Amino acid sequence: MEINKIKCGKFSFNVPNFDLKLTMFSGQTSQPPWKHKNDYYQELIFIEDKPCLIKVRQKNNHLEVKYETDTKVSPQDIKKTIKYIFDLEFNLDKFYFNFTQNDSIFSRIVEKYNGLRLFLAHNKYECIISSITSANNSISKWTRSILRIKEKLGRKYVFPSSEEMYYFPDPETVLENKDKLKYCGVGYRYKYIVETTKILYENLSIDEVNKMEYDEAFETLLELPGVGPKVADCILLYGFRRYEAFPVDIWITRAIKDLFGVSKDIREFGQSKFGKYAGYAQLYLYQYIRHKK
DNA sequence: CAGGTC
DNA sequence: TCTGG
Repeated sequence: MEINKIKCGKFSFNVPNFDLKLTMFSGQTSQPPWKHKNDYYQELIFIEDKPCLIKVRQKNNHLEVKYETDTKVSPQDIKKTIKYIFDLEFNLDKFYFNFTQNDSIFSRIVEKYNGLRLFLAHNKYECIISSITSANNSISKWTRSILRIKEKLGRKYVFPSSEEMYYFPDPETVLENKDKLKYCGVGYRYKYIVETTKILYENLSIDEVNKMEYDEAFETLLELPGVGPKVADCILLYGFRRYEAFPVDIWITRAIKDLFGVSKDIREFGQSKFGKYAGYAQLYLYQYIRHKK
């Protein structure tokens, strides 16, 4: 699909404590890292229901942004969206301050991964499917699956710079093209994706879940096929920006065991220990344990 | 060999 | 369990 009435532009703005690459490649996220091209990272995002090609790159403490989008979308709208996706309003220093007091381990972790933030979903349905696909799967494999779903089932948009981007299909499209989904390398998760999509299409609105309190949203997500505690918390953290979520995978299990000697009820442990910073604590613990020799 | 859900 | 690297 070609886009008419399009405008291109660029701007830059100052960012707080932030590391774009670290944030985008942190591993456990709602979406694959953005496409790296000509020194920028780019993605197709819908803003005000209009397709928008966003390219970003970081130069020290500012972010350079190029965009191609409908004339109705303002640079302010784009900036707001970028701030949301990289969680730039979150007060990282306060989080650091809270957990580095009298804690040499956390001090080192925080120092090493300074500027790491949540990489939030721009599409909640994509985030749910991504999270289901990530279960019992390697990072490189689920990343490829998601990119394949976008290319095989998603809609293609061609921008003025002749850039071609695919957008993650909506639930209806996925249900209409179930057969194609089989060739996206999701394996046995195929039936979970189809069943969950059916529920999201017919019975459960994502917006409704978004309005719920954390606990209720968690229990509701658990009802979806292929969604267990880890996936539910990933969806809540990366998709719905619920900072109290604490997704526990084998890496977090190892980290908690390693640092605190705790080996059961790890989610509850993390949530009571870190409270409203549980999600961020998880982000840093994950980096710590994955890179630990 | 990696890796949550049923 | 299942499946690509």
